[in-house]
Amino acid sequence: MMAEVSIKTASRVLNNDPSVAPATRAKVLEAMRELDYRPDPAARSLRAGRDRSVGVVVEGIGDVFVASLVASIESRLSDAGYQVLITSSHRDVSRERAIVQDFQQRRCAGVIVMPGSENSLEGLRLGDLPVVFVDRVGEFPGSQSVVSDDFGLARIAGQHLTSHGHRRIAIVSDSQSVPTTRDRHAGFRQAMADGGITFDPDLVRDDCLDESYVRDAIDQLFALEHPPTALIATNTRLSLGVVPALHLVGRTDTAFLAFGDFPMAESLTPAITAIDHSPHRLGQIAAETLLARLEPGAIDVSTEPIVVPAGLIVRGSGELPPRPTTQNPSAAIPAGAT
Amino acid sequence: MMAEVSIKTASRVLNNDPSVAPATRAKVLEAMRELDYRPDPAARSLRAGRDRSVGVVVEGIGDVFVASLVASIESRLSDAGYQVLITSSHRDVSRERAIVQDFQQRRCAGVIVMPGSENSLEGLRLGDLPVVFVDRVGEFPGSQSVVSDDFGLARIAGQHLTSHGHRRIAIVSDSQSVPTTRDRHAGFRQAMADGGITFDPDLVRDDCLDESYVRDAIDQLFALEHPPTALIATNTRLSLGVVPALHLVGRTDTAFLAFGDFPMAESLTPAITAIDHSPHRLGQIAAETLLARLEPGAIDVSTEPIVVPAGLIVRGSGELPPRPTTQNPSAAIPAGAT
DNA sequence: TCGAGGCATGTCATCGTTGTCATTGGAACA
DNA sequence: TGTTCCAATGACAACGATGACATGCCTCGA
Repeated sequence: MMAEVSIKTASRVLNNDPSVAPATRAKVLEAMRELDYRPDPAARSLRAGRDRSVGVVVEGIGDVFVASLVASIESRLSDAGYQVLITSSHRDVSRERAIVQDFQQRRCAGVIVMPGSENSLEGLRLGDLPVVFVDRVGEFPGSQSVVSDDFGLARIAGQHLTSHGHRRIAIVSDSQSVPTTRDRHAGFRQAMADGGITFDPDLVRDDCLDESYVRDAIDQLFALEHPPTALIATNTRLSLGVVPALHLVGRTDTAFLAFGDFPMAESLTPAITAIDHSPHRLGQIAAETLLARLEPGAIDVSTEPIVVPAGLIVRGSGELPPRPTTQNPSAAIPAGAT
Repeated sequence: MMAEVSIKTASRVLNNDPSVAPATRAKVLEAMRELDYRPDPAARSLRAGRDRSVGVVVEGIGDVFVASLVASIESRLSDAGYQVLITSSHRDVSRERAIVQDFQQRRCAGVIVMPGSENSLEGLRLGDLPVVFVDRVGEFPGSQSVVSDDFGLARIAGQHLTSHGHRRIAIVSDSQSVPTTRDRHAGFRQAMADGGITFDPDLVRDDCLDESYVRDAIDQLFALEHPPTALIATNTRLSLGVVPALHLVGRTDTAFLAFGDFPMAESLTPAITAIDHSPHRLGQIAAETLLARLEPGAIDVSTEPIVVPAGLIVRGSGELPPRPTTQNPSAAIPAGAT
């Protein structure tokens, strides 16, 4: 660096300091190009106390919903010149806290968190680290959440099924300790109330931590004296378990509505009706929201949750009529099929 | 830090320096616990010249195959105490090079790359940065690749179809500039040769950069004078395009074999026969391979590609017989369906 | 012509950690 | 008891960048 022209005025050039003569700046830039010089992020981070990186904490990137969420976050932030650090919490709240703390330690400019529970970061001392929660409402001083209208969408989902004549509707979900899940249950209950349907706890399965639990839940639901004629799954991962389970037990005549669209949904028989709370949009808006907070002048940022619109994609499975009351299992096979 | 007991002997404790008295070590550890002290990664990285982080470069994390590959890499490395930096190249080789260079700049302990082409890193000066290529063979001095037996698996796939009587088999793929794709083409051609089938360039579509190109390719294939009776897609993403396309044009009577398994494959009608080159396993082994190279004593590491075993999952679509020769498009609808 | 003022640039210290070398104190040996 | 030696610890510089401050020079006005 010293070879070409000036000494550590180079720093000023890098930081766009206006007090550098245009000629000098040009010379320095030329020299940097020639030497293929790149500033050292570690040194910069150490001295300046900030780093052009953003930490992202999610449950697990393997999940299709999460993958697409993360993809859009990464794409946006990386275009903005940030290095993206992604770590999975594997649904362990203490791990989630530790990861966020580590991100702060690493001087991340900000973090985007898909929280395991509202108060997962409670009591953490993060200084003025900008925090944006995504897909699930989180609580943290000064933070902002980017979510879907879980209550409203679940209510619409429930109403969609009741409007097709269903009165025994089961809901398959993970634990209600997850805020999003709780809201979806609430919306579902509201829809049932709207339709004058009595709440039946037998039809509520909030014990499906992942798709591997779904098979048993489905079996048990159909073993009930009055089995459901319709099902709702509260997240994409569980839908990916429900569909094969219905096929396996030959009960694809059951109406099914998926929370979260997924690949192949339209090619299945029946094609799957889904609430599309676009992970792509969610991620994009979360990234934008964080970027806005990283702007130098960002002071009066809102902390109100941002609700990203979503819609119902009608494809068939959600519009199946209630199966005629019968105890004959052969009715599971649609008439006309060979 | 100075408050409790000793001064910067703490560094020795952190680095497990044997020349620290057990009693002192205990006191320091206690003090660190009490003060919730955590070493600063930036300072450490700056001074020590290495960082407990690993860079991962993939095409795009949104892809289901990639997501699951990355998930297992992340899981393994993060358990080993490494911070994982994930960046997508979006299939841009120059971007890929820049990302890897940036990783080196950041003093990553090593990188895992899903290369856009064999020689994508050619000429890059990375010092002794350990490089592991995954899913695709890459070339770089001292690197190692963790891949599937693309040639062999594609050959098996082709033979599977010919053994069911097909002689007009189309292959749908992305560009053959991707090494993996090229190998799969080669295996496919070999299978055709094995079966004494003349190569027909009309049946080779290597212009499907992503699923959005598939629809047109399928249309054109079926518009041929002698349309194919069977199809192979060379990657998961394209399969996700082929299946809906076949449903759309009502040609699900076409035999189909997917390279790469995917969710819902078994619930489709027909269920999809697939080569399962487990991304989970691939990722895990790539991570292990890199970790082995990060061991202090790792000198004589092999640079031979590691081939991860995979298998054919028979589900139905790949075993459909050739459609009887007819020009009547209504034959596309299986007899007996309404 | 001289001084004030501002622009352009340089000097120095510093971020938190670790490598190198110096220092201390006590045990072991002659 | 004196000397040697080693184990345990401390002092100091340095990694590469930047913030605070100092300096030099040129312009402009009196």
